[in-house]
Amino acid sequence: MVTPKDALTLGSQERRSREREETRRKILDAAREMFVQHGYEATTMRAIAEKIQYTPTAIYHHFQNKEALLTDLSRMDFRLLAGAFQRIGRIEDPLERLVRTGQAYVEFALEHPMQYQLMFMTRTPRMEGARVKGAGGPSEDAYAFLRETCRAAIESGRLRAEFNDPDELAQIAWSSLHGLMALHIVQGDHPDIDWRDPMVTASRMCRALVRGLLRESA
Amino acid sequence: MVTPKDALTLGSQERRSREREETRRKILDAAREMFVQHGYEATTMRAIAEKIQYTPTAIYHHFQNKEALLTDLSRMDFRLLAGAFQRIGRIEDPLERLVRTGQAYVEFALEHPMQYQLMFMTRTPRMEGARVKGAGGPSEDAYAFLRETCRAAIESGRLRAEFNDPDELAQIAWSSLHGLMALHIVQGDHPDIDWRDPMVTASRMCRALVRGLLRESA
DNA sequence: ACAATTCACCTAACGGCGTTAAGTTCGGTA
DNA sequence: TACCGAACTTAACGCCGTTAGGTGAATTGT
Repeated sequence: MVTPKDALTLGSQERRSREREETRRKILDAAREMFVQHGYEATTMRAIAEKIQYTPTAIYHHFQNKEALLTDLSRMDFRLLAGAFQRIGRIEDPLERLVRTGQAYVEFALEHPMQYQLMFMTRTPRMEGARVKGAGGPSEDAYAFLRETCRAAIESGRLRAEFNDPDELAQIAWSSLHGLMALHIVQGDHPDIDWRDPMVTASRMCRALVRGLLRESA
Repeated sequence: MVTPKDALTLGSQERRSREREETRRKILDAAREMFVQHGYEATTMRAIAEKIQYTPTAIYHHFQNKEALLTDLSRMDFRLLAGAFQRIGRIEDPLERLVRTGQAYVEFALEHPMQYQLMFMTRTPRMEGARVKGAGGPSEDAYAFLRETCRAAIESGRLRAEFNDPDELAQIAWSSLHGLMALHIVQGDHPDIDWRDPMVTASRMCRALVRGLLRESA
């Protein structure tokens, strides 16, 4: 039975936890914006705190340290990417699914270059408790999704015999696209390199790669 | 005419400049070792100085700042890589040369992963005076070398018509290998990914890519 | 009703960073 | 012998991430 007092108590507890959650979100939002704009190293805890009108120490009541901000944001980004992949997961033909996955990957990287950098281009000390993989199976693990698609592609029998290892194939596919995005992010403004449009280059590279994977008979 | 006094003067000047050069080299050696071992950010000027038994400020008499150490080291590494490429430059067949260049690139990355990281995986503010390209033409500029090989491959007429842009082709080739090396360096210890031997993966990827680039008739 | 407790947040500070201003030392020059 | 320049040092500045130790208001227990 819920007495008025109980209701009040529960209500205030709920309010406190809601306020706490909101502060937490404010910190994450500010951190995300500044990480994306100026990079992780160049963003200071003091600057994040000032942006949301708290003292730097307040952040430490919600996150263990600066790196925890980054891993939290990364986890959200991984979910975003996994979501995009999941929407593609319905496509039946594994080879078409593979290509479309690559396309979604490139789009993600182009739309969120800084997030991409945090996710795939910085050595993050492996998070102790929460492994990315565990939570929700392949639908939440982008690599597992890619690997599964590669496995299906191999099983379809349309690939050359030498490409019979899902992991190797996944790593080939991932690497080629990652390389393009990583170089664009880091060296995109290099004066000595005439960069071509990455979306076009990616699709052309994809085409060549897939053709090279297929049996002659196909 | 060289009097004894002149000889002495020139000798002492020479000695001074030699000693200066040696101190400079000692600083660079220490910096290289620590950058390679612990990474750029984790290496402090104080630690570098202590290693060679100088005070931190001494370094600033030889280099403008910490970043200048890195760009100097990077320039040496680029020369090393360009040297490896030059030895391959003699191979006549442009397609074979392309594949061998890729192999040399992968070997370089595997042998000097940290240098590789400094060269291709960190956004270095473009060095103001000394552009990498200028010094010595294609023989010293790795990208120019790759581009030239791609141009020759296109001109050989053995590639599909859609691959007619040396820059795009160079970027495809570079990206695919860079992606593999970059992922290995940054995510090589990821517990959820069964990494395959990068040398094998690279060569298999290369084979697929080249086959996809070639005309059917070939 | 009022004391006790909790907890979000703050003030002040620590040790370490890259970097710099202002010497000091010393061989070479005149 | 007096001077100069250059290599190097001492001491410090203003940052950084992080922490110890409050403060004060809201919640809880009696």
